Amino acid sequence: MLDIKFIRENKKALKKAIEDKGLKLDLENLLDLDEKRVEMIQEIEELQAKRNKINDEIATATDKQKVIAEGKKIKDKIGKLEPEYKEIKRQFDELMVQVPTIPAPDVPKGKSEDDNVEIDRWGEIPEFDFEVKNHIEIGRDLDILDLEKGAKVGGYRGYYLKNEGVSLVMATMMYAVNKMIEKGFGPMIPPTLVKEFALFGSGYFKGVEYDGEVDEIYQVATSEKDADGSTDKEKKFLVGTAEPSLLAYYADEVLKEEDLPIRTCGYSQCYRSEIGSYGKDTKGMYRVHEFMKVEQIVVSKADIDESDKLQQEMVNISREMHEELGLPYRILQICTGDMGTGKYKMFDLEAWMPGLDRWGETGSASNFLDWQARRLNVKYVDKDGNKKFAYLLNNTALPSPRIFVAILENYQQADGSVKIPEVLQKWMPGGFKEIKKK
RNA sequence: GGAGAGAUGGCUGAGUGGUCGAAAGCGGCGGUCUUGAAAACCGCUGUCCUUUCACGAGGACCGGGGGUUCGAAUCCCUCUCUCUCCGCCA
Repeated sequence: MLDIKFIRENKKALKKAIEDKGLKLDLENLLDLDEKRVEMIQEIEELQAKRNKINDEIATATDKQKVIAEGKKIKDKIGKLEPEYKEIKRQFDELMVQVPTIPAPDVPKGKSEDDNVEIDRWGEIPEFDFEVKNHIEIGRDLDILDLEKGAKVGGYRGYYLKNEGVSLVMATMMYAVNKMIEKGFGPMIPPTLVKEFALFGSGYFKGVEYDGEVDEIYQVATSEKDADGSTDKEKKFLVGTAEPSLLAYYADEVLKEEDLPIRTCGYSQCYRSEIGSYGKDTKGMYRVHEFMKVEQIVVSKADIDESDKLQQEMVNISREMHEELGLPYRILQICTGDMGTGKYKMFDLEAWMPGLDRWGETGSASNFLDWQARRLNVKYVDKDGNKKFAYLLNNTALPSPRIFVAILENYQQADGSVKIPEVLQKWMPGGFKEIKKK
């Protein structure tokens, strides 16, 4: 969400941003609604001012009946205007939340992921002198991953991790959390079952409300249903990442500039309906409905250069972890058409996955400027005592399934075993160094 | 799961239909006094929005939403959260 004043004054730049990001949003319609909205506010407030005056007079009035009759008239007038105002406000809000952040000047223009630009690469793509297996085969052969039973019990995209597979995944999570702590990020295990505002505020809903047809979030049915199946209880959702939970921690807060930037990280289970990706990555662990992940977020002061630096700082932590894990990676700068409405700048990190024979996304770092902070109402007081919306950023630390895929596929040996990256060995039971066939 | 109590400004807490944006105290800021400080005394001390070049004018907000009423912090409904007791339980 942006400031309506900013929208009024930056029509041209915003229209360009809407086009560059490939959004469908009629900005002129929004501005028309804004005009009408302000008109109606003025009309209603004028009536309210009259009403308030009458309320003050009534105690001393000689003819109380007359004053009351006058009050009734005003009430009727307001009553007629209000439904119209509410409807305009509703339409206005629905469009307001779709107004994008203007992308950074250095963001490549493009329509889809094909237009993302590789800006760096690390490590050698490994050569194998034996037939390379993918993680599905490796996992099955080593009895550490069972997709059949996963589908049987959990349904499509379900999986069981087993034996050393459990240890390996837990080790990556331990490694990631400890790395983040070492880098000064305060660790949290946040709620994964959250209220609507946390997801709306982070930008996970396209509109004002959850739309199951479009949004990739699971809504959880409450057990407190009325007889007809409806319920008045507040809606609850499962998060797809710790990001909304971590950001919403600061919702409605007024922070102090000297306390910024705030760096936190969260370990959580993540749930994704993958409603928009039917038929994509249908096999294996690459795209699943639930997984564990460590996520990093930063609350920054409202300064582009500072937030740019913080975004790079987070990307560098991701690089460091991939390098320590010995996973070849490349970094993509995401183009305008692939970066999401609220984002100012975005980088993806992709690890090489030899079994899949392609790069696979293992991290994504985004700077939203104040777009999320406005929705979540995260402010801070600057040194001059002015209140400002903070800038919010997030980045993956490590996503467990894709790192699992990358490790299995990069560290596979001719005899079918998989070596454990050295930095993870201390988290493995007994410090074992490889997963062998039984 | 059952029974009850509650949510008011930075904090404590008064207010149960009308000049209440809200008493009082604490805290904070400024001043008087003082060599300085403390104490005492005096004054100031919320957010958001509309409008105005500006001074200013106006509106909304007493956990969230809705309702009753000429008028709601106050009455009604509902949601959320907190507390107490009982029950059950990882």
